[in-house]
Amino acid sequence: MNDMKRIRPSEAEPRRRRGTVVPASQVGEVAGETVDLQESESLVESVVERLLEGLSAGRYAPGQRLIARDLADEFGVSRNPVREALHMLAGEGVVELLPNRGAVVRRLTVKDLSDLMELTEAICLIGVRLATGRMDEADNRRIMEERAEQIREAYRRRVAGQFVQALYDYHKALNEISGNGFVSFFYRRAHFGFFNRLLSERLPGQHWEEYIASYERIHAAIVSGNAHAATATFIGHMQWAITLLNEEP
Amino acid sequence: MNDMKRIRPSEAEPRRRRGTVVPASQVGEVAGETVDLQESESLVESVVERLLEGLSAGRYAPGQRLIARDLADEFGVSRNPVREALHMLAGEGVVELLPNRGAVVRRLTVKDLSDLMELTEAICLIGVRLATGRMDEADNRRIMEERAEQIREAYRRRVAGQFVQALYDYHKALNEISGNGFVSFFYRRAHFGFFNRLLSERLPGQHWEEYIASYERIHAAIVSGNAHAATATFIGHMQWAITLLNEEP
DNA sequence: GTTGGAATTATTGTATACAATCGTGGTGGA
DNA sequence: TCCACCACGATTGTATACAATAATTCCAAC
Repeated sequence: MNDMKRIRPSEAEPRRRRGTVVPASQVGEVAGETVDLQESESLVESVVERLLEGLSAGRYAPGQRLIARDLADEFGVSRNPVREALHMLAGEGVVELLPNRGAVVRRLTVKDLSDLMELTEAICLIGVRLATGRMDEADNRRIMEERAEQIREAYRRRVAGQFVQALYDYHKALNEISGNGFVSFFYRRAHFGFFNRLLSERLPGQHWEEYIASYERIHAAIVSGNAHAATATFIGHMQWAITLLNEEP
Repeated sequence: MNDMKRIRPSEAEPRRRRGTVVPASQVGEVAGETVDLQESESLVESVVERLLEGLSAGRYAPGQRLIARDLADEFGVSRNPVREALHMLAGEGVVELLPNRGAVVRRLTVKDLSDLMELTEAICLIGVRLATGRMDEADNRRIMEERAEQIREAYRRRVAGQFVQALYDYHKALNEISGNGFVSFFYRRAHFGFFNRLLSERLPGQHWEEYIASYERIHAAIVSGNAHAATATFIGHMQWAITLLNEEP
């Protein structure tokens, strides 16, 4: 399945682009080379992944237009899987599809981020509440200890992106443990994963100490199985973070 | 824009289908007629709409495989917009995309519905809390009174589908009023709209009286601007409804 | 200089074509 | 009778082709 034809008869010139995407090198891109896809992964999936990766890395900025042809050239595929990937991301709310105008990376205001935090709080709260009652099952406690260690590691390095990512992964694991499939499903969506990156431009900002202290308290309550303390601490933290978000310049 | 060419050279035989979809008549379907699309609506959008409509009407059952070619014939378009629509719905979580096996309508167990209710509670709670504080703005109170009347109307008729739909619309309006764009965005997604239909097969079940009474209390608290009463009543109701859902045969 | 509009280009939307893959049913042999 | 295996049909995945729409440029008129 790796050696599909992909004839591409004449084509050779990189097809001048108009100055929007300009994605800076990808892999080697040998002449006519296709995107090196994983075991039996469809092109659409790999395009989605690479788009998300590019979004996370900031190569595609919010508000930026995504030209299907350019992306197709960039990934070495035709426009078709690219369009399907864009529709998928549109379904997840990461990009907007303007009729006859193509796809645009969704733009977020601070108000949007604040709203998203409020929603995230509500969703993750379920995870915190349910998972706290399951710390004795399987190796759940160990899993969460490991995730907490990731948070501490990112804290020591003071890398906001890694920190926010570690927090995201922490709650992802928590939601998984919670047993509520929908919470897990929703939180895993590109949506939250992607927009958490935008969040890292504003959080924790200058408040590393308070942030890590909050999470140590939340984590302690969770692994000790104290659901009331866990939810209360978590709510308090999120409210503080939202305030922080809105106060920052 | 209504008279695009769409040459379709020979094609004439309806292309035998394999016995899965068989959607029962659509519009007239004049020979070679295309799906009659709204003002400047792309084919993908109209296909998404018609798929959702079919899902809501129960023409496509959970677990059912969706054959791109059959859908294309049904809607009078090519497979391409159909595939894009399916990817969009996959992004929204309504259908699953199996690699090399196509799309399947997502199947929901009672546990799934219960989990979804729990998530819905968390999301709508934000709407209830925020919107309650905005009843004096604009004509918000009138809007909610109208929505409440829709609920009462469906209650009088004892049509579960209409009832659940009216409840959905009530919260949709509430979330809109809340001012949290993400809550509104998430709740509006096909997801909730579609799966609410599955819910109507089990709720309100034999408990019309309690259900309407609960909502009268919630509604009264909301329009009176009493946020604490509104949220408390709403949480109580949802917990009861979730219990009910799990108890039913 | 600015404005209006036609020509041109860029880009999307849709359709068709074909290769790859999955499922199925038949056939031969133990 | 049952199982392995091959051939074939059905369906998806991907690419190319072309029409339709939006954006841009350029030129003339005021």
